[in-house]
Amino acid sequence: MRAKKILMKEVKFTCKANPVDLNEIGKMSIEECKRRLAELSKGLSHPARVEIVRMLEDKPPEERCVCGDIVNALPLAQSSVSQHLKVLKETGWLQGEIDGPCVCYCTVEGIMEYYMTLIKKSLQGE
Amino acid sequence: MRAKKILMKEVKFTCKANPVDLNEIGKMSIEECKRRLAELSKGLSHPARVEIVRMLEDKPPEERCVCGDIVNALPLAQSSVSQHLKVLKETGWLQGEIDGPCVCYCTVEGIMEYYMTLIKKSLQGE
DNA sequence: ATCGTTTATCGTAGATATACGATAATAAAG
DNA sequence: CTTTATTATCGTATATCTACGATAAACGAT
Repeated sequence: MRAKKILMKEVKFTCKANPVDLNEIGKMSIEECKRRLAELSKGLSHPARVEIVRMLEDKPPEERCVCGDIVNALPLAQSSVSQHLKVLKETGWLQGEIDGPCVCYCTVEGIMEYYMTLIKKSLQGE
Repeated sequence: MRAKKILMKEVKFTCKANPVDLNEIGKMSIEECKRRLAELSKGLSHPARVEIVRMLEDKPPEERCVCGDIVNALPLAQSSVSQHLKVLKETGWLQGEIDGPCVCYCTVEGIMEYYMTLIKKSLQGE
């Protein structure tokens, strides 16, 4: 149903994620850590969102932008995928950057390590 | 409001968690991994549940059972805490074992490492 | 058997999540 | 300026989550 058209414009993949700062966790209070962990965990708490993060984390840096390809890869309506992307942005997993008619999404650089550090500090640290 | 009474009975801390098998992840399909990751993430997606897992993970093995102490530690009604404990059991973070009038909760042994392995495989592995 | 303690479950109300189609907004192409 | 492609947002329906008080169930103590 969805006609695949190739964009005439040469897309510039400018999706450079602001990296997270791991040292920041050391300065966070335990309460803040737990709040943040719950938030990031909510991002991963739906299979479709796990799949999205995987798609983006999987890609080599030069082809990180998938825009509407994410919609095609998932068995969901475009509006539903858009909502999941919004949740992932809000919880801090993704960054989106408008690039012409499409939007370039990528994971926040280092977010996986950030998440795992947060788990360790929140669940057993201090 | 809540009268603290000491149990007359000498409580046996028999809460020995069946450890998770890390090798099992290697045999799981990617789809199964993502499903499982979403499930475990849902467990951590609420600050109260993060706090509960922390409380239990924190404890040395000989005092792992906190039963109603969890209720006292959280600013929630007993029934609400019980519901959170149920979610944590269902998503695979905790085990509960009935021990007389109270219930002995502990984290599933090795669940944190299991979770982190799952993250790696689900988000970047294969 | 009865009482008190502990925990789970029920019923319920309000909030949030999930999914969809329809529509609006943005920008490239013609 | 109009059309087309892409994405976000709106409106809506249904489901799940979260919290609480009330009640039930289990068990030790008396």
